[in-house]
Amino acid sequence: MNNYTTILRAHGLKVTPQRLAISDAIGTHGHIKIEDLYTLMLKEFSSISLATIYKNINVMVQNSFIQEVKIPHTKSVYELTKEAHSHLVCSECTEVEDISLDIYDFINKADSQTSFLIQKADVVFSGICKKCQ
Amino acid sequence: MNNYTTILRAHGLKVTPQRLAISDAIGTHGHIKIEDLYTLMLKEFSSISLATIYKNINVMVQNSFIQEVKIPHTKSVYELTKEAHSHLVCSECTEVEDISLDIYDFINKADSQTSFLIQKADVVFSGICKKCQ
DNA sequence: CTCTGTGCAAAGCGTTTGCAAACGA
DNA sequence: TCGTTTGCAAACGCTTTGCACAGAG
Repeated sequence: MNNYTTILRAHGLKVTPQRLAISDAIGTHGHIKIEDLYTLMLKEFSSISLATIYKNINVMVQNSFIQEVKIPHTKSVYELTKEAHSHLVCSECTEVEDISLDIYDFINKADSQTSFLIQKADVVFSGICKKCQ
Repeated sequence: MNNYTTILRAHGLKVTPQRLAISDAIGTHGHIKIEDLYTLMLKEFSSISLATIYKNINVMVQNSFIQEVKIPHTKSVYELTKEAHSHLVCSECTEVEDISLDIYDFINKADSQTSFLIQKADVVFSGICKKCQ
């Protein structure tokens, strides 16, 4: 019984080889674009359809198994849902990394400055990654 | 001589009635989606083309006259370029508001935790706006 | 056995492109 | 006048849909 079998079921998703492979690819890569995911999947399932990728990404997002990360000037990437965290993106190579930062103070500061009831903050830091420096 | 005539020229953009109207709409609304901008423009130029909207939005973004703001779970909005600031979005009505927060400490903290050279942070707070509470 | 997921082909939708005419400087 | 912008129509790319068959539970 694979790693993701239980998690998929816990999210109300039937377990199929395609879903296991998609989960594994996202888990392994951390952050992945649709087109890269498709390329990866083709190596494992030579006749997998892009429609299957999209249908699964959509249902997985709906069931909170994965999440979309919107990034300035680039395509969205998908990641497994995990504890709240922020993102770093390299403006050269568009590589994405996670970063754990305490943002409660930040959210409170924002909350005290507006009439909105603030629930969360999506933060994307842009910079140059080690490799590209 | 309209408000935006000078600013458009300063950004190297020829002044046309369509560009003035687009600038004015973005300035007045603060944040606007392409489709809403098109609807607004149609009232003023009954035969304006969506292609004109897109061409202008693209050249205006390239020349840093305006900026795209990517927002989780919704379509992007465009705003006039101004001093760095963060955004609030209402998860009910998707209304977008600006908020000025000092993020230097935040950026420094992030910078010290990673090997990236961090240059900026795009922050989108999500919550419930006054009207929707 | 029943319901859901898959793959394929077609449709859909937002965005871009090419072109001739109109316009800005 | 010359180069740019506009509007239109066609093309494009990404995403979704409908359907028949295969597979999960």
